[in-house]
Amino acid sequence: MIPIQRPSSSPQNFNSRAQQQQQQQLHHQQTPPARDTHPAMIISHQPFDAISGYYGGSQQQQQQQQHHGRLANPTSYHSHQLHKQQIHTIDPQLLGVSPQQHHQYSSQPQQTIVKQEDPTVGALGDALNEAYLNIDYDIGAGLEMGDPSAIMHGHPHAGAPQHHPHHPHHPDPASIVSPMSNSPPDDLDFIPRSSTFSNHGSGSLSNSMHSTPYGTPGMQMPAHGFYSVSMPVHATNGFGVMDQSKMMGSQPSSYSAYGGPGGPGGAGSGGDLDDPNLKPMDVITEKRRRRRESHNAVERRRRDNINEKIQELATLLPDFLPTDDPAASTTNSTTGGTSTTPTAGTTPTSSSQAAPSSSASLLANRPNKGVILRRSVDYIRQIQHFAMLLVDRHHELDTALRAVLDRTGIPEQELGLSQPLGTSVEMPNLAQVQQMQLQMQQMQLQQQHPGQQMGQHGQGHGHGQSQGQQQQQQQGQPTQQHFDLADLGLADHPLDEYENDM
Amino acid sequence: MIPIQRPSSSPQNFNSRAQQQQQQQLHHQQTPPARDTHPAMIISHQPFDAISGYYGGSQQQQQQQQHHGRLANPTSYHSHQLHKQQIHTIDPQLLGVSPQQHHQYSSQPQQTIVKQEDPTVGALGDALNEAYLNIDYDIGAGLEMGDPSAIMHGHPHAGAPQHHPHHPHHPDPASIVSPMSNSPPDDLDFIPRSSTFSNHGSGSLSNSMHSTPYGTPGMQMPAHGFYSVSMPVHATNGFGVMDQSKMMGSQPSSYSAYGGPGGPGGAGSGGDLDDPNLKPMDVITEKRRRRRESHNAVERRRRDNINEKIQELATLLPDFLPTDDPAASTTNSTTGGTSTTPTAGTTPTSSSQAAPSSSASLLANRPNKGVILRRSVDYIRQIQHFAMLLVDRHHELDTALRAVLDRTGIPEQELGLSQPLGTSVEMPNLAQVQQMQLQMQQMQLQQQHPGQQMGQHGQGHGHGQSQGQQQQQQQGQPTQQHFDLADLGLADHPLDEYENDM
DNA sequence: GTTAGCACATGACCCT
DNA sequence: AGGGTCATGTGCTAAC
Repeated sequence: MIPIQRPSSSPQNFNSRAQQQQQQQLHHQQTPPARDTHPAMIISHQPFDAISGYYGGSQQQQQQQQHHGRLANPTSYHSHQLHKQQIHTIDPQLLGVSPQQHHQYSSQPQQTIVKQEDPTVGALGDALNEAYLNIDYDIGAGLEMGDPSAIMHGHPHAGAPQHHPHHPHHPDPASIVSPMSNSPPDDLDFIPRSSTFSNHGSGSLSNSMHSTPYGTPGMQMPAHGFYSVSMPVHATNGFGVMDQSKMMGSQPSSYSAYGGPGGPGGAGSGGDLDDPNLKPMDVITEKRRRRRESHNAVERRRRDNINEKIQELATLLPDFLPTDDPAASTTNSTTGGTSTTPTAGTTPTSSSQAAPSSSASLLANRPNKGVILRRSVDYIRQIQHFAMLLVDRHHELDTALRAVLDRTGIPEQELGLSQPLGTSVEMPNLAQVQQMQLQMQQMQLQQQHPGQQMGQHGQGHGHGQSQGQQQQQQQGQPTQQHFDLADLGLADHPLDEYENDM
Repeated sequence: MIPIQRPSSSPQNFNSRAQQQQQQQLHHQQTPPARDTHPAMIISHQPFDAISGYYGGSQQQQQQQQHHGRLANPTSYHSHQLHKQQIHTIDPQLLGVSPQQHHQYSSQPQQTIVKQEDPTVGALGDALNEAYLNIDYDIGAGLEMGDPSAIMHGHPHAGAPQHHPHHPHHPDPASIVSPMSNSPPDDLDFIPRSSTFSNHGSGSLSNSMHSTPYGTPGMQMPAHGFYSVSMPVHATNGFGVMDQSKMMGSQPSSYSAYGGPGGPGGAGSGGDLDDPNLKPMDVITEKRRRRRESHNAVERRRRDNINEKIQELATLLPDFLPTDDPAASTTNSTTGGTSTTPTAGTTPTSSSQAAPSSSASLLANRPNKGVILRRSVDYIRQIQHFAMLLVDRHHELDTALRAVLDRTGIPEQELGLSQPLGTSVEMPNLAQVQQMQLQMQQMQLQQQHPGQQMGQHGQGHGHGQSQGQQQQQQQGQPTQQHFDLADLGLADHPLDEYENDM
């Protein structure tokens, strides 16, 4: 009802703080509509929910907040813009949809689809080491079930969005909030993301997390939920929506701006813009304003997209884990991080930092962009290295085995290998990975409640079966198979999509 | 000497456009002081020069520009700020140093060290597939030396930074370049970054780059050079400096702001700030201004850091390559990218996009942040998946081999394995990877000119020797070895450094 | 014209 | 206060 100021397509703010803000607001407001109240539920699932929990809190999903919307003190230009901007990105209609999250994964245009991971990948970390330990193939199974709470390292409020500790601080957002978040109670459990993945659905997944505490980096979806949430919005226009609550109603003029003033805006473009009662001069002004708004929308979309990606990256990193027991592992990598000096690795100097002083750090786990990126860089290097080692070892074993077979005369068939000796494991194509993940996902969905065991186990975890099947399955599409560089990933998406992707 | 206005710690703008701005501006101004005029020099080196070349143009390195400094049309707040901002981040002294790049890698505090990759890692991609083909161990060698064009999909200009195809478009860069970059001619080749790595130094490095066109994602340093360059600035304070061209003279007051008004700013903090001749009221104003400036500096630093990381990510991705021969590989992954629909992979619909129409795309290869991030996400998923497959296969082979040995009674020793059967390959610690990379790097440096062959070959490429050595070498520090989760990388840097890293 | 990219400055907020 | 992070809006620039 209230003319909320700024819908701000870019959803929730990036990190917990943002959330806090939101939450606080909500909190203060009392969040009249009342959320679902099943915070735990949500969170628990996704592998990385844990993470997200860290980041901010569970709730998030819906809020979106606009930050500016209710700026405390709109100084400079901010103030004037307030009324102007409004909707920006989304078209009003969608609002009702509670566009919110869906996890916004679909950075791409309309599709909305894809993107989520599959446990397989996530499990990698664990798989890697564990493979030998014993679990290996059943990793997936183990994961499934556990109790979410147990898993997370604890941070209590992860699951419960509502009471959020963070000190409220601002006035009472209440007035503001209610409208924006999601007026209708239904929204509460924020609809699962747009398409496929809905692992967070009930709670089954969360368990999986548990078993493989930090092991399951693979699952990505979750994080977004809270953290960066933004909203791809992107091309379609459909997306951004989200926080319907926003509000609307406020000034009519600005709205259409986003949709696409000039071009293919689709629905809203023309809107009630410049015609009504403008002075001649105003026209020009009007134009400017429109342009500006449009640009803002675009810019916001871009930003959101970037943030989303960063968040997604965080999701893939094994690093971000609850870390309840601080002392343990940490040690070296702490301060150094990516660019530190080489010595950093060896010297455990900053161990103390790990579990930073007060409780603050504990709760404040949510990594900031810089950290995420840094970690991503490190992780990629690490895993590249790791893969290299594996390739070498693989080659070594392959060769040795071949030699032994030759020497003993034992036929290769007797080994029952999923792939003949001499076969190289190739870097899967992106498409392959995606598809696989998709499959995984779907399987999970289907089997979701049935129980934990069967769910991911047999085929579920995917990689359980050795590469044989998977590989072969996917290979169909890409065209090239085993040995070419293209598969390396290098050739994969070489030059295209500089522009189109976003 | 000149009071330069805005050093803008964050170096060159992210992409070419930014540069263009700078250039243009300068151009317009005529950049009286006259720049160095040796734009080409600088650019050529770095591994990613190619990329950077893409990004924007070669010159860059030195310019830095301030963007705002001489804003075309300082509308709203911009205008007033112009005179205020000025220095911000850096202290004047450093200017002379040509703080510029150094690649700013050291996101961390002073250290400045580390961070670059080693070919090993970079080669991974190739290694992966190629391993079996035949090269396998000598992959490194193959990559290193070979003619880049052969391997890569072609893209010719990768190696040659100088002439940069990018359509000039702007006025003539030459004029612009000189002044800002580094007044003294010497600076031209911008001093190597603070410490260790100095690949861009003269040009030697460039060659290496050249040989391994895109194959060497590993080398990171380079990219920064142009692209995001920003400048960590960070703790030390030293860095940011950059574009002196700015201009000058304007108000003295603002300068000190950045260094660190309050705290441990080091050199400049106190500066010529508020005392001189201010009205009582002004004081308060002054204070505000200072804070603002300080804040701006901080913010810029943050931004730069993030950009740097993103750039670094790009460096690690196999995707970004010159791509001269567009048609070739591309196909599927093009549009789809990360979040596209699953179908994307299969449907080569957008193949045309790959080598986008006109020359623009060709030259415009420089990926934008969104793309980089998206690709990073994809790549991580891909490689995680890949690693998983490898682990599985490894396990399979290991088991099979063990079975065969048991059956035949052949002693394991006869195989001459670098590691006993049953040994798992673990995810290297970050520290390990870093250290290894460092070693690699050093070796390369030493052997640099000798020739290509020897350079990386023997030990150079690192992974050539099988994992045996490497693994063992590094293991010393971390403490835990083979089977624990920690090594997974997951446990690696668990909770610490949320705050400290930046 | 439109859409997009980037850097920037700024205000809000957080944590010392 | 001071440093930090974030989101936002803005101007500038290039590509369609």
